[in-house]
Amino acid sequence: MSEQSIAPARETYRHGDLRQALLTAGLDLARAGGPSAVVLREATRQVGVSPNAAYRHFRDRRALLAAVSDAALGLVADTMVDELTQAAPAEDPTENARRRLRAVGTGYLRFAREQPGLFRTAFFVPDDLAKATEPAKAGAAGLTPFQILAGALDDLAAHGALPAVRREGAELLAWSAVHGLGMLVIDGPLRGLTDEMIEGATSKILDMVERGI
Amino acid sequence: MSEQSIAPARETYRHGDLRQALLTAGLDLARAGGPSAVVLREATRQVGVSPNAAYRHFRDRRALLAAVSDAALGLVADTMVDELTQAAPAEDPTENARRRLRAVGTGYLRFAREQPGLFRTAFFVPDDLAKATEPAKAGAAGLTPFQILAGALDDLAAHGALPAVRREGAELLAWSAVHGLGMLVIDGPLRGLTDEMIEGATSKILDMVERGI
DNA sequence: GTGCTCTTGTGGACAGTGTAGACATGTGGG
DNA sequence: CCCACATGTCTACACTGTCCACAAGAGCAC
Repeated sequence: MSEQSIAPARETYRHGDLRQALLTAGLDLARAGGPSAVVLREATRQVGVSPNAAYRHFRDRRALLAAVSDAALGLVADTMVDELTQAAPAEDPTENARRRLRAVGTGYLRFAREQPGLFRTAFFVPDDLAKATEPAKAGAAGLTPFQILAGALDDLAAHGALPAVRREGAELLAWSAVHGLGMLVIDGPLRGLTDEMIEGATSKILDMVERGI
Repeated sequence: MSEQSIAPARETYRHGDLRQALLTAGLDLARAGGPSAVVLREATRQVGVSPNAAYRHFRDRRALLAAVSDAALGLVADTMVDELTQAAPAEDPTENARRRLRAVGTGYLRFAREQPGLFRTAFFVPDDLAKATEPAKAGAAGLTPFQILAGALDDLAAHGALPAVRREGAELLAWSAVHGLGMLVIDGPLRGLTDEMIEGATSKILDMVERGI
């Protein structure tokens, strides 16, 4: 029954790793309520620290949110990698490459469906493409979502399933299609679709990408 | 040098059409700064009315934002229609239908590029698909963006350019691809692309949709 | 060890936000 | 003409982000 019901009062004056703790708290908030739920004061409250302490580690609320966003992107990458490792391998290497590309898209959209709050946060304050490969946005495997997608496309091209002419800019096409479905499903007009319907839509989208890329 | 520097003090006690005035102010705010810039107090300030007056016409800030969002969707529809009327007609009716579908996508993305704040607002608090055709979301022509897209696809199907099997759910595919590019370009990782690059990407995306639909 | 400095956390304060409740006003229907 | 009811106002509260001055203590030089 002390004053801090959420986080246990710490013994030391210093917190230890306040930056990481705030980031984790921010991720929890984002998971539950999306980017707008990443409230600086609430994060400090959960960590058991005064509001202003956050300013020693983040310039802004925006900076905190950006860090949370990067971390969320890393989780997207994790889900993509997870789906990749689960993809059933085919004998034909070309078919294999094709399946891997589908797995990439499937993972992306699975994350959107399972963690809508984090998904929205991941793409709320993103940097431009120039920073799409910086390590802060990578998952456990060390790769960012963009890098994973590019790798799958490279595979496809290496096996002759994607002519060189079409390889260029293919990221843009695949990414747009999948991302669009994700956004529309999560808090767009397509919200409210059942999981089954979403899976069906995912499959159709990936068909289109395969045909149209 | 009166107290209200923004809006001229009105003579009558009643405003006349406060709801519409707040909506217009909200649209201005959204245009300049996206959904988060739609601040209830600021809207009332611009209209020259006390903050709580808004609550006679909108239950919430969310309700105001939703109304602004609907209006923005109507503007999207207007841009799509505008692009449709500008589309060069072809002799071949099938080719014509194809061009019209492209015009729909081009208009959508032109709006995203020219009015990013409104575009983001239009898709920030949208209702689900069941309400995608309600009049509040329609443009001057009386059609919502969804209806315009569906019409273009119907055309395509009517001219035999789209087999019936593929017609079903085609909205989802076309919309996802175009919407995804819009989001990525506006405040996603693709932000920072020049107008030329965006136009090139638009064209490629529409190619993919045509091939992959 | 002693003492100093620099990082990290605290406390108080302020402007700004959304929103609830009680009150004022004047407009339109009887 | 008068009164009810819709519409706008005032006051107030909780909450947010953020600034400033201060405190605490960890770690270093000596």
